[in-house]
Amino acid sequence: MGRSPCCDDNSGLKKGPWTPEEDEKLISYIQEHGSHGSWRALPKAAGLNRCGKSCRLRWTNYLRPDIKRGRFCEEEEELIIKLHSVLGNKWSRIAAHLPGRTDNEIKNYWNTHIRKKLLQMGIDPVTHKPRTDLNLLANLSQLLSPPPNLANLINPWDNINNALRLQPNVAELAKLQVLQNIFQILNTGNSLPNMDQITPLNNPGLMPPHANDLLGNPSNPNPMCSSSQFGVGGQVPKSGEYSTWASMDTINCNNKSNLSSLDESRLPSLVNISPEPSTMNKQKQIESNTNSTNYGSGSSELTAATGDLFEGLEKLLDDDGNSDSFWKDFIIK
DNA sequence: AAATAAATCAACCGCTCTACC
DNA sequence: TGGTAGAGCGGTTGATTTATT
Repeated sequence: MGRSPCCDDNSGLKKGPWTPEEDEKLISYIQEHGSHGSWRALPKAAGLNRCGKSCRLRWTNYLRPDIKRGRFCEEEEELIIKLHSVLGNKWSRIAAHLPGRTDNEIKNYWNTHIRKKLLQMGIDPVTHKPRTDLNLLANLSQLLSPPPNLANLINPWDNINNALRLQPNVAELAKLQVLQNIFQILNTGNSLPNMDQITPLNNPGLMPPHANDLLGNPSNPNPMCSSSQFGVGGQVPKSGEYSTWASMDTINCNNKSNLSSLDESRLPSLVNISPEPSTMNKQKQIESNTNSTNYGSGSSELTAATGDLFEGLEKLLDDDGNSDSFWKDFIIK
């Protein structure tokens, strides 16, 4: 369990920003020898005065030819939110679902953009549930009741009208309530309902207000996502253009699904009846992740089936393009 | 135009996990 | 079985860029 001693302060190894020369050395070495050897041995072999860890980070987060740079498109953002709601801060696992994006990039984007956006919407970015902190409640109560000095001037009906003006917020809360229900099911692990039972599509009673409008609403193509090349938005790596940069498959940002395609594809089964032996380790990891993520308090121990449920949900989320518009409208304002 | 604040993101730190002996 | 090395991950920092005053 020892920590890697390769990054001692006394080692004399260089730290900080990489120079184009260093990048060039690292790239040419990996092009020649591959990146699957020992990272610790790599710097010396490549003629770099860096620790292996630093080289690995530079390669995986910046120099790798399949990295897609530039702004995240709406669909990527939406997928990150979906995955984060299931996986928590498991950035590498989230990154595995976004081709060309690194865990570091996603983590940064989450912390700088998405987190703020969710907070502004009154959603706790950790639990993905509506925030119930004092500020939010204070705002709500302020909206619902006029200041004392004005109270006597306002007709009681105005209070009702004020409340009705909050209807859009109520609609948002209703949407979130459905999400919350899903997480409760996931957390308790006591019952594993058929997905049909918890899918609002098949259960109109669970549909949030205006859900039909949301579901049937075809969205506009995002101009930021028009390129399927790494240079979304036409950006290139800061450190220079390398000939090894190749086109890659990315999320098809323009391919928005509609309700009918979701219906046709149906949702995948979430529970494996007889998992393969190799899934045992995965299971352990899922449970570990779930425990560390700590959705909700005091939930019972997750059963193995619940772990499969998480895995299935992750798969469901990964099967993007079909369940797309529902979740998009459901989660993203 | 200069100063300051806010936002962004590359890189580092330290911990955990896994493979190997 | 326990110890160690190495890789990988998530959190954090700090330099740089951009926006605001």
